[in-house]
Amino acid sequence: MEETRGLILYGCKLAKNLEENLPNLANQPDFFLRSCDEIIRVFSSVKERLSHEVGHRQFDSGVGIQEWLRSASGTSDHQAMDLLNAQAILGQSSAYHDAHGLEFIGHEMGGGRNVEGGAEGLRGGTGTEIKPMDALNASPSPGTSSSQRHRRRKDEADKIVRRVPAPQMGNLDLPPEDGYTWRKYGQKEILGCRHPRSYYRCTHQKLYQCKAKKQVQRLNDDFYTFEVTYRGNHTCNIASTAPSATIPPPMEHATIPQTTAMQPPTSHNWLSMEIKPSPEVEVTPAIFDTLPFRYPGIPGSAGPSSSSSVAAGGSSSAGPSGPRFPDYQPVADLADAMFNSGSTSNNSMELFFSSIDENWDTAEQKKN
DNA sequence: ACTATTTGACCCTA
DNA sequence: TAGGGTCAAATAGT
Repeated sequence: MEETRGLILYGCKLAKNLEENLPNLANQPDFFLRSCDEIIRVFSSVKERLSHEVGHRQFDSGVGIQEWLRSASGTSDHQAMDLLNAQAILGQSSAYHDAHGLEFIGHEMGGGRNVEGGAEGLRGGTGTEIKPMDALNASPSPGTSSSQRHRRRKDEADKIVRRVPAPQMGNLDLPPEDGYTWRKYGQKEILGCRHPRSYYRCTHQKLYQCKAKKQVQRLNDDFYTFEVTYRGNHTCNIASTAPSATIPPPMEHATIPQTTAMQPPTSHNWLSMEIKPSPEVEVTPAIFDTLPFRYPGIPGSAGPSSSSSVAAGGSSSAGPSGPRFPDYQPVADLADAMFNSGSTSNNSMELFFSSIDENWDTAEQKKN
């Protein structure tokens, strides 16, 4: 059970790393493919382990796996495990909170369950928040209308809500840049909201039958924050007016899981409103020794077959009692870092990712 | 001329 | 029936 937990965390970390480093992988398709393979391999292993440890009966139930993960935590770090719970149920491969001012609020899966389970919802220590969104409306709407025009409730089934900072100078009405081009087709005053809601659809809707839409609205209590609701998948394969080529092209609905297809691209360039990782995070270069493959520009990162560097890292706090994985040696160190390091962080997941972020930044600076 | 935005009206769902 | 989402004509910008 400990090993499975470590594997889950490891998979999350890999996914997070991949996301963070996408801009640097544009010219390294081989590395990108290897990373994807590794992530798939890890989660496949997790799935097998869960099937054995929990049993198929519980696995079929979102509540079942949620309960299992909770009971499996055995740690005081409830928030990290809550995050894992949410990710497991939502199908998120990693904490989507990124370091660029974008806040993942929620992702509702069709027929899914409400993640929060309680009135409070989930809130990560650094702002990751999962907001209830009528997820209990799991049953498909009776009577499918042939009309394409008004399918409000049906569209509820797959939407992403994110909060992004609004510009605080210049044109305050600029909608948040997210890598795609949008055409505004409506604006409405919404009851109970101080600010109007704007409706956008993909610019390439006609050319590519792209059904992606988004709504942008300022928060009632925070003029400088937009709440952006994304609906539908981009099928246009044209991603961006953004200056950088870092935005991954939108993927076809049928070829990838919905959870991935629905992810709006991360903008790294929007008005320079990036939020740096928490400065109090301690930089631990040894973390890179736990990587199963080498990240470009990071001297300490090890290749898949480089098991020696793991030991050479010297940071492993895993004593004789620590879990060990024959095929995933780094997982032990990761698990230790996550659960046994005595960290005072409120969100060890965030702490861990932040550490990697900082290492990455440091390595990039050295390179330049 | 073409494209994007605005805005009042329409229509569906709850 | 109210409210939210979309349409489409009018308008503005290039």
